Amino acid sequence: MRWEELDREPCSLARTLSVVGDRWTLLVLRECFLRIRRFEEFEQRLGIARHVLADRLKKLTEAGVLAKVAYQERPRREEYRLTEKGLALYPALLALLDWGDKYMAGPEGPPLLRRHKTCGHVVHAASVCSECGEPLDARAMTVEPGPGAPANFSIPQRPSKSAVDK
Amino acid sequence: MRWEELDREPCSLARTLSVVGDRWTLLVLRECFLRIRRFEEFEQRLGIARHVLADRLKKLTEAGVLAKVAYQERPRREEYRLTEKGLALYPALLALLDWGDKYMAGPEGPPLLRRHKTCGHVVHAASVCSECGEPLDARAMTVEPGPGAPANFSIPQRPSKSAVDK
DNA sequence: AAGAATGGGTTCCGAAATAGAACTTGTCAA
DNA sequence: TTGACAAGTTCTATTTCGGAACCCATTCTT
Repeated sequence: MRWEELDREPCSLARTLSVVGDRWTLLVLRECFLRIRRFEEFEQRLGIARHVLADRLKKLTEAGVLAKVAYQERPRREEYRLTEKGLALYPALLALLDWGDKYMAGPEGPPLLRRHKTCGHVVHAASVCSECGEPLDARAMTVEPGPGAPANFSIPQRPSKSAVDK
Repeated sequence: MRWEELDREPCSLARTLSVVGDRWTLLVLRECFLRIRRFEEFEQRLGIARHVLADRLKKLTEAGVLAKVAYQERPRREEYRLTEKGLALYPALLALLDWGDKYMAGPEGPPLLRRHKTCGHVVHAASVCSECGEPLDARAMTVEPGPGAPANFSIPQRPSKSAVDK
């Protein structure tokens, strides 16, 4: 499977990855959420090759995740801003980040904290069920075909045993 | 920046990406959460090159996300199972998936639905503040250095005017 | 006993993506 | 006239990937 085919897979994760499924793209988005907006800033902060950065910004813009906004004319200069579609990726970024805080931080703890303006606390993201509000656990979920499922969609239904504890 | 350097970045997102930050790895994990466990099954369902699959399974195992478990002796056969650390990635996968359901699904709707055994409803993940329980929004968050922050850690606070050093 | 099948890989090659550096373009200021 | 700045584009060398073939220990089929 190639990158170009990914967005046609009958899987929302695959389709998401066709937009943000590479290392640099996610790091560019991290910077966007830190309010970084300009080409040179991305380049300096990330240490990314310029043409790779140009490519990722172009793709994210085409995907509607970022929008180019002129911040001056003559010479025309443009910066990249998150759209609503881009801002909607925040929970995903935060979930990855929280996992890193928990499993990849050194003994000192995480390098960056987030404070919720609304309640004033240092927070992390909690992933809860949209219906009952309970924290979500992979073992409490089953899957079934949705309206966009192809005709012969196979969903493996195997006996599920608990995972091995590390 | 190379892959090998990513896990030493002072950023939990970068460190997470050093483990799961590539397309195939996330798709392998998708299959794991669908209870796929064996080499041949991963290969057939994903259409991934075998040596790439072998490499990703090895790296995920070394990272403690998967564990190799023998399911028969003579001949010895092993399968890959999510550890607790791996299961903890579920909210992140689900957040990416929900974004895809919302922004990348065709007019028919998403191909796969998830049902919460606990409450019986078809659900999606909601990302809420761990302290006040309100839904999280990127614009309601500020960042500040955490205990693991390096000495001269620069955090851009305002919309960028001039270059912000790293 | 010979040959095929099974599961889980490894090896090889050409194609594609990446890193790093140099070059381009439009504009203004010294 | 030269230089600086921002935002790219182009070049080459290296790395990774896709696809196919091959390997190997064991068990099944005939």
